[in-house]
Amino acid sequence: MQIGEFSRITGIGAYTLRYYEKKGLIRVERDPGGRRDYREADVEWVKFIKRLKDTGMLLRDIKYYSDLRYAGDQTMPERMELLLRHRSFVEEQQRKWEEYRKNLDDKIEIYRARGVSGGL
Amino acid sequence: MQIGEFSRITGIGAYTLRYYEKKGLIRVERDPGGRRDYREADVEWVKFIKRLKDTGMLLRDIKYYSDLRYAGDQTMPERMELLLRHRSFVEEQQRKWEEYRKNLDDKIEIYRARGVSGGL
DNA sequence: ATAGATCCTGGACTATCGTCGAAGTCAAGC
DNA sequence: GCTTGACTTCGACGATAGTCCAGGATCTAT
Repeated sequence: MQIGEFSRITGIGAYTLRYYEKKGLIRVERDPGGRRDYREADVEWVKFIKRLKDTGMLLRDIKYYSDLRYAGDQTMPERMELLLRHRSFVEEQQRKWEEYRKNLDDKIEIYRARGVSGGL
Repeated sequence: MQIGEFSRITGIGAYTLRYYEKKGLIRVERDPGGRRDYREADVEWVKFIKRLKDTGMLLRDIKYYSDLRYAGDQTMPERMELLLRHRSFVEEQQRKWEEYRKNLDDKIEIYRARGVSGGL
């Protein structure tokens, strides 16, 4: 499928998709007319990229994962390791957000109770 | 206190502190020699700024909060509203990270079980 | 065959958040 | 009085991640 349709399906802009390809995150074949020809399987892949990005992974690190993936099955252990490391990162983020929520709740409670600026 | 000490105490670089002032997030008096003269109370304030930033708030939005704060106590309701809105945002982030962690666990499980790339 | 939509590439531009350098000022110790 | 170190401003530079445009090619429908 062409970039327009692929963009609609994945919710990622065409400009961004070309940018991702330029960065090496996605590899796309061309049709005889020289246009990008995305496969069905690419949909899940870029959605995965999107999730990695949404959880704070830099494009440079996503590219590293991508390179492993395109290199074939023998890179599985490395990819697994990467995912596990990323999970640790995600868990750390969860702890961080929980702490911030508590902190914020404290501030809100101060506002509510005193009704005056408490150095905020 | 001067910018160097303030920077050490808050853990925010002097370049960044000047940048924040330029952006309107912090207001700092000058001593007779024209140097920035931070107060004790500013420490808590910039640490709060830091937390807001760490939780994804844009400097532009932090500036808005800052403007309200410097405007005085009559802006309390607006500030309260802002904090509540930010808490909603934080809770949304928590849901996002939780969902993402689950998703990642699924992928990891696929890797572990099949030992083969499952479209990742 | 031609109009209109879609696509191509390369490079320029934007936003966000810093980070740094140059040239000059100021204060404290010797 | 002079050196040294920390400070001042202003503007340039850099990383990250897009976003867009110009000019040209190609595809689809009439």
